[in-house]
This record gives sequence, structure tokens and C-alpha cells, in this order.
Amino acid sequence: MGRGKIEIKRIENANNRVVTFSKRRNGLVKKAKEITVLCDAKVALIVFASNGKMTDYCCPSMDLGAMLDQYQKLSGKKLWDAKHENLSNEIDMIKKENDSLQLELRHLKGEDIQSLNLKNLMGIEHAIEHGLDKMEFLMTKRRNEKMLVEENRQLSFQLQQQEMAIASNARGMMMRDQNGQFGYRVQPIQPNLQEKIMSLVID
Amino acid sequence: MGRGKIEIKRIENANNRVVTFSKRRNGLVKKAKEITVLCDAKVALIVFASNGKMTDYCCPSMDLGAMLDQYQKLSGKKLWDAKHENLSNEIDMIKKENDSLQLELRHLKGEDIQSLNLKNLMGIEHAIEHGLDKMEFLMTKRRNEKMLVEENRQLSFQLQQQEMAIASNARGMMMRDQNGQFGYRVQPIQPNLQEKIMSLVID
DNA sequence: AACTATTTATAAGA
DNA sequence: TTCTTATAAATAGTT
Repeated sequence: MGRGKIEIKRIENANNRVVTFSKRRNGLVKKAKEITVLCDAKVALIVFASNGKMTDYCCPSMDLGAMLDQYQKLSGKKLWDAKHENLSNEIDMIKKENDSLQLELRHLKGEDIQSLNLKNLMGIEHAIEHGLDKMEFLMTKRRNEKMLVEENRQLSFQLQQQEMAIASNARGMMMRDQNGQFGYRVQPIQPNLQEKIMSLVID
Repeated sequence: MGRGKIEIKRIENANNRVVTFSKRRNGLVKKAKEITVLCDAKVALIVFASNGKMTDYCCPSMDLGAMLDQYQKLSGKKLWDAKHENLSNEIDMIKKENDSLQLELRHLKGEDIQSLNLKNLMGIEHAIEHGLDKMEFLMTKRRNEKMLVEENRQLSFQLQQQEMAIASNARGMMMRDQNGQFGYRVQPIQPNLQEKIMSLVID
């Protein structure tokens, strides 16, 4: 359609090629728009010039993403599904791991154990008992620490009381024994305090 | 271009619309092919008829996936990246759930419990003890079942022995008591068998 | 699915 | 690029 008929083969003259591209690309987009309106069609068109410049058209009634979803459904070809497949596989893997964790958790809580054999049961029982031991140990340790803090508080209080008493006595007569120490001594409430501390340090 | 000029607006006559669609779609694909060859262009074209049927063309030098990758780069628009993101988010969520399950599991096994407060510790301890109870219960039940099966086996054996003995006696003299039953009776080894079974049925 | 009168697209030239 | 225009190509309405 022009001043002369042309063969449909690559236009060798670069300038002509570019000009023809421009004209025909416009024509193509125009035709795409027309069929969209005239015939209720959905059209998506992407054109790259040889210089890399892009032109695109997509009918207003459906966005390109939806068009491509539909394309994948109808053609059976995968566009991004391949990339998605990797992620989906990962999700499946993690979900499986999740399920097995959930099951292990239920087992430790004594649920869903009907199907377990004796060996499994004993293994779980062992794990539970071990956990229980550790927990008891920690709680005992905490209790002891709490006691120590309380004892410390009381000792400090007594010490303070005694020092005050001594100070008020000393105002008149500075009584000291031959070792240069105060005559009063602080006695711990629990004589075995040091042993307890040692046992805690071991853990 | 035809017998009469037409306005570019939806063709109301359904038949005309379908015919025109068919002609113009062919024309569009032809033009797409031509510009591809004439101008070294890359073209992707997807057309859906109003009845849902699809036609597509993609230049031979680049597949649709690559075309769309390029489209995303040049246009900055996201096609599948959004979906990609959703899947990634899902992965993150499941991973978090996974982590918390792992932690709970470690807690039940008495690991990583240093940071727990007394209330948490006691909660876990309670869960563990409860699980332990259930497990002990199941194992006891299994042991009882095993014993019952064994007892049953022995009883069956004794029964068979006695029946054989009676049969060989009866060959000579058919001894029966006034109720028409055999004089020998089978006695269970464990008289409290029924009670045991009842206790198992309760669970 | 053909036909064909017309419209439309566009090749070449400016 | 854009305009012009002769001509090829596409296609609307008809058969």
C-alpha cells in the first residue's frame, strides 16, 4: 500500500526501515484500538523497535496482568509461573516442616500419641522427663537466688542496726578488743549460706 | 475501508461484530508479522474475542516471557512482581510461625528457658507433666492389652486341651450332667479379667 | 467463505 | 519527523 508494492522482507536501508517502523507501528496500534472498540475485543500489544524503544497498548477493559493470567490459563504456557513455582515449593517445604513441628509439639504434650509405638513413646517420655529436670533445676536455682537476696537484705539491715548501736555507745567510751575490732559480731541467719552459694556456682 | 465508511464504535449487530472481529484480527496479526520482518521489530500480541477465544502472536526472535521482562524494565510497571511479593510475605509469615514453634519445642525440652519468668516456666511445666501423665496412661493401657492378649492365648490353649480330652473320653462313655453340659469347665487364670477390660473401655 | 466497491494504510518523494 | 499523494492493502457490506 503505497507508491509501489514491497516484498515482506527486512528493509535494508536503515533510514527507510526506521521510517516504515514508525508508520506501521502507529498503524498497528490504531488497528488494535479499533478492533477493541468495534468488536468488544481485548487486545494487548507490545512492540520493541530495533533500537530498543518500546510501545505498548492494552485495552481499557482489562489490565495487562489479567490478560496474561488469562493467556496462561488458555495457552497452558507458563510465563512467571516458573519463577513462582520456586517460591511455592519453598512454601510447601516450610509448611511440611511446620506440620512436623506441630506434631512433635503435640506429642510432647501427650496428644496424638495413639499411633506411636513403644520406642517412640519412650523417646518422647525421655525428652519430656529431661526437660522437666532442667526446669526443676532452674526453678530451684531461682528460689535459692531469691532467698539469698532476702538474706542479704536482712543481714545488711542487722549490720546497719549494730553499727548504729556501736556508734552511739562509742560516743562515750570507744570500746575495742585487743584485735582492734568491734566487740559485736554479725551472725548470718543461715549458717550454711556459703555452701548454698557454692552449689549454685557449679551449674 | 470497505463498501462504506464506518464509525469506530461498538458494532451492535452481533453477527457483523463477530465477522468483523475475525477479519480485523487476521489483519492485525498479519500487520504484526509484517512489521516484525520488515523492520527488525519485536512484537507480542494477545487478542481475546468477546466469546473468550484467544489468538496470540509473538515474534520468533524473543519469547513472550523475555518480552514481558523487558516490558517491566522499561515501563517500571509490575506484572508478576506483585504476586511474587505476596508469596514472599507468606513465606515470611510461615517462617515466623516456624520459629515460634521451634522455640516452644525447645522450651518443652527444657532448652532456652533462662529468659522465661516463673509464670511461663510453671505453664510449661504443667504442660509437660500433663503430657507425661497421658503418656504413662497410654503405656499402661498398652501393657494391659498385651497381657490380655497373652491371657487369651493361654485360655484358648487350655480350652482346646480340655475339649480334646473330653472328646477322647466321650468316645467310650458320653458323660454329661443333668444340664446337658460337659462336666469340665474352663477357669480363667485371672479372675478379675472382666474388671480390667472395663477399666480400659472407660478411657 | 467469496466478491468488490470503497476506505484506509502506507511507500516514496519532498 | 511530518506532509503529500499515488498506489497497495484491508475490509464493510453484499452475495
